[in-house]
Amino acid sequence: MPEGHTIHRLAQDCLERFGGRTVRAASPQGRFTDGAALLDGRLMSDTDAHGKHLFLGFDGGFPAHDCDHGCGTSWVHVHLGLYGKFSFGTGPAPAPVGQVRLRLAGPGHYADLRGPTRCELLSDPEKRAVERRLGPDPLRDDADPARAWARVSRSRTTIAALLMDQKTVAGVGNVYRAEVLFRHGIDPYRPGRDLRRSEWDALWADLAGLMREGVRNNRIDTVRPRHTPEAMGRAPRVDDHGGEVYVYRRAGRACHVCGAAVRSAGLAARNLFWCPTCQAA
DNA sequence: AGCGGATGTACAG
DNA sequence: TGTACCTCCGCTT
Repeated sequence: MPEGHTIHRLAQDCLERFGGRTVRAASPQGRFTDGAALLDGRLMSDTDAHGKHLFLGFDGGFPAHDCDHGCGTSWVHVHLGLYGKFSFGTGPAPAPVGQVRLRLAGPGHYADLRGPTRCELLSDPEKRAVERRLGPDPLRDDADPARAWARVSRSRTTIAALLMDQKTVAGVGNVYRAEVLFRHGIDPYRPGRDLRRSEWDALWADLAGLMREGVRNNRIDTVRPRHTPEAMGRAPRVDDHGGEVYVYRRAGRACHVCGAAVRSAGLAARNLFWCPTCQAA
């Protein structure tokens, strides 16, 4: 499930459960044993999310690191990748099931992290270095969409590829990309520099709204009332990923708006979905 | 039971 | 551009 909305939701969920509390940490799987040992028994002071990167902050630095203060905050940097997952439980933590990279346990709650592409300990400056490599995140209040526009408007790369490029926009994944381009009737193959400023501003604003709703609901829904399947006289449909969408993973089926067959094609090692009529070149 | 694909990234060549 | 990573789940047998 991990696009940016999932990560921001996890930052909230972890802070609610563990923030301001002393936390036990372990790596039952054994692949984060050293990191977990350094965190074990420390206070979770803060959490942060930037694009698809999750940061869990613990009071105090850690030894043998190039943090010049020797104090401050230690961050667990988590990237879920394609199939990483957090699961939460209440009460005392039961024996771990399967491959648990990191287990956190506080009073009343525990969390298990499985299958992340990254789980590592970072100092404060190292965290900032990760964030510096990311473009603006529509879910962050400090995001500057003009920074993204500066890249988009200069690029011959397709808008579909640019939306997935985390240096350009942070947090957008394959579902939001397909859906937001559909909602704005934009041909995914248009080069970034062919977009008008007004089109970019509308895309950004829409992404921010959709992704905030995604954080609230913990799933991606993009179908708006004006275009609901109900309004089209069809049965409402929840897609396999758990949300209601127009085109994502609907190749060959009828577009909810015009009825044309939704198309799909590979683009930058991912499957792109779009309606050839609603998003004509 | 086994296969293949998935909301992602990084590295090799 | 391809492939590895590494976990789960739905689909096929």
